[in-house]
Amino acid sequence: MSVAAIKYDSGVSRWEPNARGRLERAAMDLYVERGFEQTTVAEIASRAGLTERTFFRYFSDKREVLFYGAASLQELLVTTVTDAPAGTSPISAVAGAIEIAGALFQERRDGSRTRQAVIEANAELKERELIKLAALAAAMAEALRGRGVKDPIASLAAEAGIAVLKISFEEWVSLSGDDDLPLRMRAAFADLRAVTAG
Amino acid sequence: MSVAAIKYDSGVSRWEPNARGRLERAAMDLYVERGFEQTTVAEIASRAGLTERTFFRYFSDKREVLFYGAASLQELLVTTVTDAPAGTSPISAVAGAIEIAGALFQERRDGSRTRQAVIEANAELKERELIKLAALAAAMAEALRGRGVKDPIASLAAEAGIAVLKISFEEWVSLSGDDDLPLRMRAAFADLRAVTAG
DNA sequence: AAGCGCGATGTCACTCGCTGACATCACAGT
DNA sequence: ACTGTGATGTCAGCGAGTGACATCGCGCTT
Repeated sequence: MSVAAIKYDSGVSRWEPNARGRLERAAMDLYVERGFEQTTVAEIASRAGLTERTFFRYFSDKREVLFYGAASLQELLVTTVTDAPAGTSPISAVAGAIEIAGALFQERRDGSRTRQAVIEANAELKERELIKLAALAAAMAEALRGRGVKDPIASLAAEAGIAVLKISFEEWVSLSGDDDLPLRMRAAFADLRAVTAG
Repeated sequence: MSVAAIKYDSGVSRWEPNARGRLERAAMDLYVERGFEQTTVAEIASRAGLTERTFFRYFSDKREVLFYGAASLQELLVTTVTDAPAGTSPISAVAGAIEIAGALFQERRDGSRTRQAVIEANAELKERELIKLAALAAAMAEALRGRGVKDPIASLAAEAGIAVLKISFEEWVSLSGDDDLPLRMRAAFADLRAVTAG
């Protein structure tokens, strides 16, 4: 039971609130402090005042805790693509979505960077990140199809967008200054056009 | 000890030869028969006449057995990019490499398809595949840099190539006929040019 | 106000992937 | 014959992840 169940004389409810948030935070802290592999789920749970079993009720596995935000990002991308003005070309719709995502990352600059450092340091986490990116691409492709774009155009546009996101984000993360990510993405789309024209 | 150590009166050596190959085959068979998750490493090893411990001496994990060929594929792509005639554009060098890879898959059409069916059926395997593809992209980008191509051009060209590979391969696999994969890839590169121009 | 169902959490036992340490033993070279 | 080596086996153990069942405040019903 322990910390999470501390009861005050006043009418505090049975459990300390925000179990998921506590787990997320404990995990991030430990992953940063000692690395992903060197952290056990039991340690995370204990730091959050919960048990291992409860951790797995909130997160399907030890990696997922770092990717909890991916769902809302995907939703954002899909909505942006879907809501692009009629007549917008597939690549422009995708580019718009990707640049908005870029702005989001930029708002949480420090968070994005430490998070990325944790991921880069571990192969399992890189795998998980790649499948999340692939899911984003698939979702955007689906959104394009919803706009009447045929395959393979839809898939290609979506994958191109994700490639730009990946590459721009990597560069941006490695920079120490406060480089503008959406701008960098816009430039990358232009570069991509030039590259494919080669 | 068991099957692997059968000794014939003639001077056969201590161990049945080709342990790695036997493990690979046993694993593939079981993954196809019963699925990846439903197969334990102990079963694979036992079918190959070896022990679990030995499996892990040949393959770093249960998934890797399906991706053993990735190293030589990567080598092929890198060599092809590197050896492209001077003056070849980055995207053309990449396209050449990707189409050669496509020809390779086509040679082993049935094998490619059953293998892909196994991978598609399991999320962990998809993750592993994605990281292998990312490694291919990184290697091609590096090869381009070796030709004097600067980033982000090199990375973008490489990622574009992998996107084409992924999408074309997916379509090709889903087709029942004997569609020409390299040709489909060439078309996808053309589509990509049109898409990015949008 | 007593009773009751529910939901969040805990406890326990278990499987399986994976690893380190050490043993075995045919074969090759001396 | 002697010995070193490489491929394999044996064993013990950790940690991720899961299923089944127990606990117990809270809030609704009556």
